[in-house]
Amino acid sequence: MARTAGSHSDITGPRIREAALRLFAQHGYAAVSMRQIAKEVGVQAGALYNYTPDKQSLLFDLLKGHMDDLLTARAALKKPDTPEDRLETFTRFHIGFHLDRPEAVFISYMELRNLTAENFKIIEDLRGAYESELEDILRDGREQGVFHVADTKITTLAIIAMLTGVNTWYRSGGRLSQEEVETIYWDMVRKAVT
Amino acid sequence: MARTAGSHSDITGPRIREAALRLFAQHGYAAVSMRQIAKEVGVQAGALYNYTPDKQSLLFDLLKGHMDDLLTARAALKKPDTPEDRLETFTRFHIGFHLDRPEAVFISYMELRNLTAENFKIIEDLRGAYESELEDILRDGREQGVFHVADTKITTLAIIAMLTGVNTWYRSGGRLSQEEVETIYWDMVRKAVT
DNA sequence: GTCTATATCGCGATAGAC
DNA sequence: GTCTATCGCGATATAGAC
Repeated sequence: MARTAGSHSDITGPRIREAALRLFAQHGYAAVSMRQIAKEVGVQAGALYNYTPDKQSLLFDLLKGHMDDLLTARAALKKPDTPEDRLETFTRFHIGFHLDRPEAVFISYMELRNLTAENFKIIEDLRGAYESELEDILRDGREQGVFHVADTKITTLAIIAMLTGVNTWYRSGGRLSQEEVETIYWDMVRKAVT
Repeated sequence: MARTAGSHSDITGPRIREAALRLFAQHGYAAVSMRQIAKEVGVQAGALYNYTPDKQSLLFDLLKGHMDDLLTARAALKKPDTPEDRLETFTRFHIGFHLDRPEAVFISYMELRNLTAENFKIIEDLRGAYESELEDILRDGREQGVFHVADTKITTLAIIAMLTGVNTWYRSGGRLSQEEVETIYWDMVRKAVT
């Protein structure tokens, strides 16, 4: 134990972010105080400022990290050949990824208005990049004549809204497994675009 | 003019609710102060308490009023005979009603966690009543063999999430009319369940 | 019914001891 | 790196004059 008692630089940072994530998701960014976060972690409020310049950065880092994780995980997926296979891969990925981190998803939708204008733009651009991946699939499928969608942009947003909605009701250990849920949603998506 | 100057009992109440609705939608319930609401209305903060016992009641009244409006408008609709016609009526009604009052819809989704437990239960029950209207349509359609849905409850939630998602991007005066949007979404809903 | 004034409290953030 | 103490501010809600 070379480390001085009371010094936890390498674990306190992550614990602060975990506490902030949980509290922001539960009560909302504006309703959570730095003192509450500090209490969760087991330090005094002042100590938080060794790890974040301010409360806003704490929120931004959570949202930015979430979007980076999303795009990284998406990029690591295999890329099937046909539009239908690509759409199924996207559908199952989206549901699975979002069900795995409900709190980060929740604050990423609910706390956008609490970002500064600069931070908001960064997150929105990342979200746009993700949505365009789905739109590309729909556009390719339409050009190849396998999908019949009236408007690729609207269909993109409709599908994402439907898929992300799973998070509002799904609880692991419930009536349906995650794989069953993916299959049900994939069935609806497939029928809606063909 | 029998009314005393400075006395506005019959209009100040509604103006307070309108200001609260707009500010809660824009900044979030927790981030809006009673002083801000009073400033919008043009009175001092203390005067608000002639119209609402506290800030929580202001939020609850907005959400309760919205749900009451929703169920009342839904009940006033004509009820077609076939499940497919009933589903189309529901789809177009849901989109139209929600696009007509984006701020009330927004806070009804975003501010649920800022309700007290008692108030939350009331709103959730009303929401459940509304959702069950759609589920009834899907169940009837399935029993009659005209709809093919894996799970009526999940399909209900998926459709509502998809339809309500219109509010995140639709702006009147944009590329598409409300009627065109309704038709595009109805096309997707119809295909997804048949 | 609205005003001014205030009680009471908690906020984000910082300073300086250890 | 964490602590205690504090600054400056703004919050909800109430009291009492007009």
